[in-house]
Amino acid sequence: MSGVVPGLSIGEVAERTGLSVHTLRFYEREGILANPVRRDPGGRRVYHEDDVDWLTVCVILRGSGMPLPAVRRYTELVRAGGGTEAERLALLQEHRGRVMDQMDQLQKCLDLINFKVGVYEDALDQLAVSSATGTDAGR
Amino acid sequence: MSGVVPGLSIGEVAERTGLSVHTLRFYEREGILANPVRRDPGGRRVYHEDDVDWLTVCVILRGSGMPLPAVRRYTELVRAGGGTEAERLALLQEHRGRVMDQMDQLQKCLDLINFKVGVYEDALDQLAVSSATGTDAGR
DNA sequence: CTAGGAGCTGGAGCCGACTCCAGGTCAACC
DNA sequence: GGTTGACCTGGAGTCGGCTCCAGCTCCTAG
Repeated sequence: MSGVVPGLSIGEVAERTGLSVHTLRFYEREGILANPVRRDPGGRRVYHEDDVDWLTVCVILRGSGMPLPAVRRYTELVRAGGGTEAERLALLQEHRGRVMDQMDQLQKCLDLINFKVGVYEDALDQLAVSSATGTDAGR
Repeated sequence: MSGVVPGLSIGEVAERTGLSVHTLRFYEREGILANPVRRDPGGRRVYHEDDVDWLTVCVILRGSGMPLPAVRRYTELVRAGGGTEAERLALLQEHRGRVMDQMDQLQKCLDLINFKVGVYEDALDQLAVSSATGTDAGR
């Protein structure tokens, strides 16, 4: 009594995870769901909070560039339960490496951009000044 | 006298930039070169140090997820020369936003991974300990 | 009872960014 | 002068990751 968990429609899950319904069905086909989706009597998917939680993790992993096959593999291991911790750990550590590489790359890019932004800002200031002093007045 | 700049083949440029020769030709078609590539009498591309420098910048921008059309636009502005600084600045600032968003995302992912790695390491330690004490001996 | 909206399926389509192919040219060395 | 090996071209193919389509079934509200 009162312990009846509601169950979520695909549309609600889409809204909560930020994925489209298309993508949710696609992920399901791809095996990116910790447990099989149940269906209501009409054949519609019924999701639960755990699914949303898991998908949220997947969104984060995908957002950091983990390829779908890796996400699938990780999902399989989680589904398989105990005894797979070592491989899960390895998978995550490998991805951590990729993430850190990306951060380095982004940092390098940020440095470049900041440098160039400085250059352009100076150039524009210069223009503003010279036109104000008449050095280059009216062109 | 000694000021004769050698000129680089597409293969050499590929090696220096880390791009493939395919990609170099592709980028050229896409208008991602600050100045038009010259050709030797045999019709082969002759690159110079500036080209390598520019391509290096492009590699960094692409590596941080700037879409090719944006790189092309930036290239066009550089080619057009003076008077385009404001737009170049805008382009770079927009991209800086994207880069910073990505870093946030990666950081979130890193936090998640670090948390989970911790969990799995503990789980594995636990296994090691219990098997050593015989709590779960032989399995 | 009917109109609308959300869901269902299998399969096709799309997009960005390469990547490769076939068939040919050219320069250099043996 | 023949054989490599790097280069050339236009166009086709690939890959990852969605995204959409057609044609159907439900459920609910009016």
